[in-house]
Amino acid sequence: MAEVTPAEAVDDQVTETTDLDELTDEQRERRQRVIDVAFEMGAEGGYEAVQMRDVAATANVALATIYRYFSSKDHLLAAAMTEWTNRLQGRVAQSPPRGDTASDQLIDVLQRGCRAMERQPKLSIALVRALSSTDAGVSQSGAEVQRLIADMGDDILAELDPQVRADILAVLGQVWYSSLMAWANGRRDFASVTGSLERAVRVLVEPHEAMARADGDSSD
Amino acid sequence: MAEVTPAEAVDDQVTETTDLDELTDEQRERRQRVIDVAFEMGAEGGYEAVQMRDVAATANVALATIYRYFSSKDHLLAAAMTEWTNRLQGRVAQSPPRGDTASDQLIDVLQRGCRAMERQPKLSIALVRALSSTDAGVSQSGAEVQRLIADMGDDILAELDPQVRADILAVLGQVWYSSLMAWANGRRDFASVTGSLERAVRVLVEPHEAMARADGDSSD
DNA sequence: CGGCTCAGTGAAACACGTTCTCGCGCTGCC
DNA sequence: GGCAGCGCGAGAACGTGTTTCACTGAGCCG
Repeated sequence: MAEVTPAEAVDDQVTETTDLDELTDEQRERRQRVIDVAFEMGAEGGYEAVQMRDVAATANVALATIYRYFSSKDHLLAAAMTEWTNRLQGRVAQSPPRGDTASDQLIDVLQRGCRAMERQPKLSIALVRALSSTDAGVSQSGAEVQRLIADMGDDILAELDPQVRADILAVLGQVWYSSLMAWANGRRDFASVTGSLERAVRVLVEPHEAMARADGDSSD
Repeated sequence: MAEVTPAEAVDDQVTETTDLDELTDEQRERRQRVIDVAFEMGAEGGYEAVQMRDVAATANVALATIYRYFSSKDHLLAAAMTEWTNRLQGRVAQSPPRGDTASDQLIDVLQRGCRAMERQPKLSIALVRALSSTDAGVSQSGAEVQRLIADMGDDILAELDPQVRADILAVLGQVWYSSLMAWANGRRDFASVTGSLERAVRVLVEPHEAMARADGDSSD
């Protein structure tokens, strides 16, 4: 949610009033309108269909105004992704993960995330592709997605040593990222993504589960 | 090495004479000149510095000629990456990996690869970034890099079950890819890349090593 | 009220990847 | 030798992300 707003907060230092909260209602609404339009265009036609001139026109703002709020097209799409991700997290967090073992639960969570993207392929591809830009504003969104995985995974892997857990989740996040990227770039189909996530979880988690069981409590 | 050449072999079917071998000497040389120029420009100024007009001018070919050999700027850079990767593989394969355990050896190999990239940061970033394009021609190069990891890893992990080994190497490849991507996009520094590779190897390989030792031969 | 600041606007300009047009020279075929 | 095909060079043209610029209107301060 934290988000720079007027200009880029990166090269030009900003007082400290850069949060969304510091915006006029009208400004917030304008910004939201832009995101919504980008979102919708992306959902319909994918990355190329989100053209800045069109977004500006449809959202009833000037082109330059978009660039006041977002440092690039990719930043804009990343912002859209952030929102979407948050909504997704809410929905996924509602129903507890299915499965007996930690691996199964992790796989369930990841696959639910995947299915959500599969339902909006054009949009997902557009958003994922935006993540691969060098734009600084994009990093935040990427971090947010990574955090989402980590949050859910932490609970599921609560048994494991925190360091190991963090490493596993980091690796999973990277597998997730690169699989999606390969999918978004047309190098893999969706089944391959979920398959590779599942195999990654098994090869990563199961040995540690086994060791934790054998090592720690041998009760049960 | 297999490489489509005149036009795109992808949307338009080509008789079957699409290999490099089927080219005139002059053509092969022209193509190589283009790659070399791109390589050099990338080494000096990174991705943005590789501008198609400049490449054409410096390589003494017409702009359209480049597009006869490469479907896009990214494809060109990917071709450069393929060459570089092959040279690297040769060098890395010469000296055997250092380390007693499989993990250590894997880490050694990966870190040697990383150091090579670190020595040419601009170029590496340019090449890695090209890998994230949607261009179809790029896939080959990506696969080639993945194969490089798999080749070296297969020997090192020879003890493990082939399926597990393949899964581990696939995961490692993805960690490698996404770490490099994050680095190339300015979201991580180099230490973070090597660190995350090392942790990934440990968390992935060590449990399986331990199990293989305990499970299979308990000699030694 | 008068002027300042500054977000916003519209339009044009710019940059760069990609494609198109045209003509030339070469090679192979009759 | 003439003709067809075509790889190529030269450069213009196109598309789209990004930047620039002159202008306007609204809030704000004296």
